[in-house]
Amino acid sequence: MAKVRSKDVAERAGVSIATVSHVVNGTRFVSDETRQKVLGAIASLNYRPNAVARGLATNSTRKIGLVISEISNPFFTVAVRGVEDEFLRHGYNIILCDTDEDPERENNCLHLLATQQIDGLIISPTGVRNTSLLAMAEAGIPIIQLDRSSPDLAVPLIGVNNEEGAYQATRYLIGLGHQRIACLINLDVISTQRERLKGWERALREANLPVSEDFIVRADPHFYGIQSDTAGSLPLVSPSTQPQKAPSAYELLQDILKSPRRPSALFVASNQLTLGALYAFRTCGLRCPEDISLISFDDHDWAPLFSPPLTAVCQPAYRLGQAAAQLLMQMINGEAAEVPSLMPVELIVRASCAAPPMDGSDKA
Amino acid sequence: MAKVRSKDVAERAGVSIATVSHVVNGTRFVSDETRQKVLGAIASLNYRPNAVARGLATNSTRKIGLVISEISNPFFTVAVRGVEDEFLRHGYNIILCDTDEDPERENNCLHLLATQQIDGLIISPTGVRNTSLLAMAEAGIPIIQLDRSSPDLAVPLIGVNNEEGAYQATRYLIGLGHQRIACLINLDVISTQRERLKGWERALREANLPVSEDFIVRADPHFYGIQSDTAGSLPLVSPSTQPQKAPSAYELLQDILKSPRRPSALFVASNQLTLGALYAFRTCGLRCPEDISLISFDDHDWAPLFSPPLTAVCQPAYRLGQAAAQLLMQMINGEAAEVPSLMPVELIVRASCAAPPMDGSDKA
DNA sequence: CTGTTAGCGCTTTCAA
DNA sequence: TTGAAAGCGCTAACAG
Repeated sequence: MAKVRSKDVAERAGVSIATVSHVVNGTRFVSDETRQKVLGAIASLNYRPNAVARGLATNSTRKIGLVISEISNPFFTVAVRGVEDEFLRHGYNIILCDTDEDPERENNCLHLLATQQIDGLIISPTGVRNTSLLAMAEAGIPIIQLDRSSPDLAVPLIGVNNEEGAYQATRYLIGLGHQRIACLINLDVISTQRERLKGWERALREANLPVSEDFIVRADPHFYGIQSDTAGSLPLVSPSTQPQKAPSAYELLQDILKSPRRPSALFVASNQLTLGALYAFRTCGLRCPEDISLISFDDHDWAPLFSPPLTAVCQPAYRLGQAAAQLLMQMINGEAAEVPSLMPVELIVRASCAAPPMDGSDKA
Repeated sequence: MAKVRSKDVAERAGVSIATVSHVVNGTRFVSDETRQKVLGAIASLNYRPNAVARGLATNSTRKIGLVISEISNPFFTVAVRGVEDEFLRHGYNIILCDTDEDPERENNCLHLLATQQIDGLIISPTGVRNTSLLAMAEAGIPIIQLDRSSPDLAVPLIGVNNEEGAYQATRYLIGLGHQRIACLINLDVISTQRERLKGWERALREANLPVSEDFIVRADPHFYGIQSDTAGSLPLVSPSTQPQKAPSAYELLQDILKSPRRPSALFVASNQLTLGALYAFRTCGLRCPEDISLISFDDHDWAPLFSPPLTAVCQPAYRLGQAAAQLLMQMINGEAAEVPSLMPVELIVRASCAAPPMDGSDKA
């Protein structure tokens, strides 16, 4: 870089560097005449202020950290856009980090970010108590939790009412006549997964249906379990180097779907598990929705065109990201901000749910 | 932040700040005794070096810019992970920017990044000549082009052989007996789109099939055109505020698909257009592959489970991101690096292509 | 209305 | 084996 400093601009314009700084930032009155000279010098030298130096001087970097679990999760993918679009308007940059649901990796990212003097942080925490995170909050860095919450972290959360969404989904299934409804979730440390499980339970209890551990399937969020027949294609398992912690949804569903007392409906509590479930249906020879109904939390862009079109509980992912960004911006600016309440979800009925099969297999 | 500076550590340990700096960075010999004192002070004060100050002093921020077109494009989503995983290992942070294929937005991002003193840049340029970008290259900032190239920008490109991939896809269709093969592409400024178009043309010419402008459909990359019947669901159109530039693939395909001399096969040159094409098939009452075959460039994770499972040309997206990161890292470190050649693509045959219908509509 | 100057927290010669 | 001190480029009192 042919480094051009404010000093160079000052010399060229025949003014002091203070004046240069002030016209760049509009931070005090400068006569029109000198302003023009400075502007001219800036243009002819192609001067770009050094944000690092500015950051040192002002203790504000105009950068925020955005820590999510996995960018290839379509929910986060669009939430990230909500955050980014909002901050771009304010001239902020975002530093992106994926945790892969790995507390250690989360910690690495947070360490790096702590060092980088970010002005604020938006995080979808892994759910494992994190002292770096707590320390940052303690240190007064503005932080927002997006989608889910971290233990002991007393900062605003932008998310939806997961318990209610899961409850509605399960109610819908019950209304269709289902009595054997399984729940497919991923990691228990994730607050949204626990909440969705609760909603499922509440609906079952309310309908006097048994809540059996056998119908709760806990799968690894990273793996669809579809790799074998698609070798060479886009990674259908996570490309990360992270070791698999639990069996995939596909593997776990084999047993339960082949059992004579199999569920007549499946509530999928995480969008990362939907493909695995669908694949398991296929290999077990189950037609959806004739043999088994499926409803999932979170939508996919291909869901309306799938066979069958998938019924789902949808979250306003873009608006969540946007809201998180707006709230963080207010906190950074020291403005009083009221923490918004949880956003509503919406049940989108398509065609993956039907009445249970009438072969008697649905007797509870 | 209860700011702890190296000065504080120095005082606590009874050494100079120079020594603190050297034990933190391992940049000159320090006796074991003093090192222990310093390390102890660091731990007890919970000292974190200020990366901004370090950046000012060393003129290296350990941050790189990653400018892509759209994070919700699954190709970029996994390429980004490749870049990120690689840089995380080296303690680098990445600043993410989406251009939305909008040259103006691209320019904004680049301006911001130029200011941020990034150590390097990985970019999937919009394809419109960009003077900020050229200036950065001129200034000696290490830059890699990912996936596609920008006019006049003489920096390494990490990507695949698009012309060849498109050629193979079209050959495959021709081998099946198709003679009326349409090509669906998006923006012409995108180098990969032009290359894929060329590959399609080459295959047709080689088979002595006519290359007609009528069979080239140019659609807007942002819009699937499926919004109407999925109101309230996940955004099936881009959530961005960017105005639509061209009609969606869905809209444009209506005419051509309803024509009596409609194509018997469609080569989709961009993954963002696949859903729109599929939707158009449905509303036009065309079965795939019985009435019309479809092959797309880039795979989707749901493609193997779709009805029909989608045949596609696959790119090693993760490895592309990783390779770009590795090459950039070498450039940053001033190591001699040979620019790798284009990576190969792979044709994954599933079930969305078949022989053309025998009703005579395929006579060229 | 504008200039001087003392930092911001760190790295890095140079000297000891 | 370690310290002193001069910057890195910018902002923001303070002074005029």
